[in-house]
Parts: sequence; structure tokens; C-alpha cells
Amino acid sequence: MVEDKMCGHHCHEGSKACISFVPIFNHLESEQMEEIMSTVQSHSYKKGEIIYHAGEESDSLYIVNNGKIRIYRLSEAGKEQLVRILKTGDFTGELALFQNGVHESFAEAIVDTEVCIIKRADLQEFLLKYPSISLKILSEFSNRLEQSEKQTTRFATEKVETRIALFLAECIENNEGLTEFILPMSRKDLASYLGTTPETISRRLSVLEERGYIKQKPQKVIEVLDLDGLLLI
Amino acid sequence: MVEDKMCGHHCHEGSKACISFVPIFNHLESEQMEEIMSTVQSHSYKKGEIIYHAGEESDSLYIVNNGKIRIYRLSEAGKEQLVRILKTGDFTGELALFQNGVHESFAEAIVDTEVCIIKRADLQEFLLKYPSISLKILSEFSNRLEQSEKQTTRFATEKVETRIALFLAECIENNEGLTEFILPMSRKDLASYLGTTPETISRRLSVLEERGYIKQKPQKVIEVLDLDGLLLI
DNA sequence: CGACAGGTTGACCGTTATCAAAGATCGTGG
DNA sequence: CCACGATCTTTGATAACGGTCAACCTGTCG
Repeated sequence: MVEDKMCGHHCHEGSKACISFVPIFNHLESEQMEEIMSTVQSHSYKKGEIIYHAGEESDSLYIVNNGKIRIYRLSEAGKEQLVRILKTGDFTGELALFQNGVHESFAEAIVDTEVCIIKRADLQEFLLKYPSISLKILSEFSNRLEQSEKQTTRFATEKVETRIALFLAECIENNEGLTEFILPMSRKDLASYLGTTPETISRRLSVLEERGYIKQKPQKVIEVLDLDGLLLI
Repeated sequence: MVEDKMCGHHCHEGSKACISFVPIFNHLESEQMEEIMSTVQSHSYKKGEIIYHAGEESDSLYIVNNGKIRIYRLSEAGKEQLVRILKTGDFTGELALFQNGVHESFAEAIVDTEVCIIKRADLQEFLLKYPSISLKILSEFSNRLEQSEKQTTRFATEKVETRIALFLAECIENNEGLTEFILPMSRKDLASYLGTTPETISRRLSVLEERGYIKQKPQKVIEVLDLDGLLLI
């Protein structure tokens, strides 16, 4: 894993050093980095622990130092949807920071996880002092907004089979030419992420395999045999 | 309409004045406003005209001076989804500004519409010069992101009937105690927005009416008789 | 007044959710 | 290191939800 390489040297000595890898901050001078790092707190969560939950007041930005975090929401009717999975270098909690200060989603550590925490007041100070950070965050927000709207459109217009196919295609496209990839989550979580059920995931993957688009291998590995075919479904 | 009142005095004299009502800018000193307004261009579109389309390069922020704009996306399979409708004071084009510079959605004038245009270079200059604008935009982005993720979760977890009910409930809640409201779009557009078909919209509204939750009146008016009931569907 | 887009209604069928049960996998503690 | 239980996954049978197609209605605008 790339993260291990990136983080291996620094995190275990002083975990705060890791924020220097976060895209939002990685363009800063080292004095500015020092200044920011001096305000950062670090916190560990055990596997399964809830980092924050919807409805909770918040004034912190969480940056994943190492580990994995599941971000999910509950619908009005109480059904769970997986929104995204954070890995090293990703951040969350930002919505509450600039908005009404209340979390709308849940964050749960999937494995033992270490995060860096920046308080709202500190961050706002930095943003006003070093406006270039704002531009980075704006870019990141744009990205997320684009992703989210694309996802919404897929839900609105594509049937489940197509959503699965597009998801697989995206996985393989983020994989530099390889024809295999490891599913980034369980089939149950994938169902939640794609707005369907584990049964349907299982069935549709089988169908895609029968038709020769993919091959399911052990250990969540999927080989894509016909990417173009997938995209035409 | 409130917008008419807000804009009526200013827009017809000098359309640029309208950006002073935009939430992003309305906290600025008047000198700063002057500075920004001096870089703003104004442009008119006839009903039905396309303001920008997906795939087009872009380096402009569009602020609606008066009129209405339909923002929609096409899915991979070519199906259309209505993303939002902009009214006076709303803005669009921001994603391309901070991201890769290419529009992902389409913008079409629903009625004759006048927009103010700010170029990327000008905006970035202002953002670096007056960092508080960034905070405003970040807040607006947070808002949109929150809306979009909520919408995604609804698509992922709720059936069409529930999505319609929640939509009606939101309309009435943004309406300060009134029990009636005017549907902000045609049923065809509403279907596209909610990821369903006009036929289903028509049928479900009839069912909601039969059951006594709502009453459909002429001119796109809907009276909500049982808001609590709607929210329990 | 006529044309045309939008809206409604009906019949039908495909996709996917649901429920149930069996099978595989993973993590844990002995 | 193995065995156990819990959880995830698969498979099957069934039914409901909603999409599609077609026909008809309605209002809106030139």
C-alpha cells in the first residue's frame, strides 16, 4: 500500500507529521505547517468505535492518520446508506465546520484508527491568514460535490445492474492498467453504498460473470475481462 | 414573489447591482463591492437557450440576476436528471472553477434570464485578497454537499412514494405555516428530479390525495392536509 | 380555434426487494 | 492452531413496485 510507505516513517514517531501529506496542506511552507501542527490534536479509536454521530454538535475537522473510517447516513425512515470510506490522508467533519455545526452522518472506525483533529477556530484563523488553503479546500469540495451529484444522477436514472457495472468499471479505471482489483468493501457494504441489497449484489455479480464480463476470485478480488462491455450495460 | 421585490428596484437600472444581494458577497464593504462589480459582465439568455453544456470548458461563475435556470445532468446511459432550478440570486458554474474547468452539467434558461458573469481569474484574485469570501463560498458548498448527499441517501434507501412525500413536505416546510404551495416545476421535471416517470408522479399524487394527505388544485397548487401523515409514509 | 406539449389512466411486464434457509468466511478464545 | 459462533454470502421462491407503451384528456399559446 502506498499509504504505508508514505506514513511509515513519520506517523509512528509523531503522528501529527502526517497532515503534511494531506492535499489541503501539502503546498504550505514548513513554518506554516509547524504553526498548524502545533494546534492539532491526535486521537485513537478502536475498531468499531463511533467517532461522531448524526445530530452531535461539532467543531472539528478529522484527518485520518492511519486506519479506515466508514461514513454513513440514516434516511428519514431509518435505513442506513454507506456514503464513503476514508483511508489515510482523507478528512471528514468539514460539513459541520462551515455549516450549522451539527453532523448529518455517522463516522465509525472500521479498524483501529488514528486521527488528527483541528478545531474550527484554529482552522478559520488559518484560512483567513493563508487564503491559499481555502482554495485547496474549495477544490476538494468541488470534487466531492461533483462526485455526489454524479452518484445522485446514477441513482435517479440507472437500474441496479448498471450501477454495479459502473462501480466495477470505476474501480478498475483507478487501477492503472491492471485487470484485477480488490473490492474496497464487503458485499453488504457495497449493497448499502449502491442502494440495493446483498442478495441483488450477489446475483448480479454472478450474472456478469456468466456473461463473461468479470471473474470473481477469492479474497474480494475481481478480474474485469471486458471493460467496454461493462460500460455498455 | 420575494425575488421580484428584491430585484425590482435595482436590476432594471444597472443589472450588476444585483450581485450585492448574493449571499456570498453581501457582507462586503461597498468599496470591495465596487471592485468586484467592475469586473462583472452581464449577459441575457432567451427562454430555452443553453447557457453551458457538459463537456464545455469553463472559467466563469454565473449569478442569476433575474429569471430561472434549469440545471440537469445526463447519465452515462444518456438519461436526463434535473439537478436543481436556480432563481434570482443563485449561482452556478462553480464546480468547473475550482476543479478541472469542464462543466459536468447543462444549464438552460427556463424563461428569459439575465446573468452576471465573473471570470475565474478575477474571482481567485478576490478570494486571495478578501479571504472572508472563501468562507462564504465554503459554507455554500457545504450546504450543497449536504443537500446532495441527503438526496443520494433518499434515492438509495426510499421508494418513489416516500421520495415524493418528502419532497412535498419540504416544499410546505419552506413555506412558513401556509398549507398550500405552488409546485416549483412541471410534473415532468419533478419526475426527472425525483428519479421517476411522469406517470408514476401522477399516480402517486392521486393516491396521496385519495388517502387524504393532500389536495391537488389547479395551477400547480397543492394543499397539504396532513403533514405528519406525509412524513410517516 | 387548432396544435402541441404536458398530464392522466389503463394494461402489462421486468427488475429488484423480501423472506427463508443453507453455505462460506472471519475473528476469537480456548 | 483449531474449533466455534457470528456474520457475511449465496441461492431459491415469491410478490410488489415502478417502468413502459398506448390511448386519451387538458390546458396553453400562437
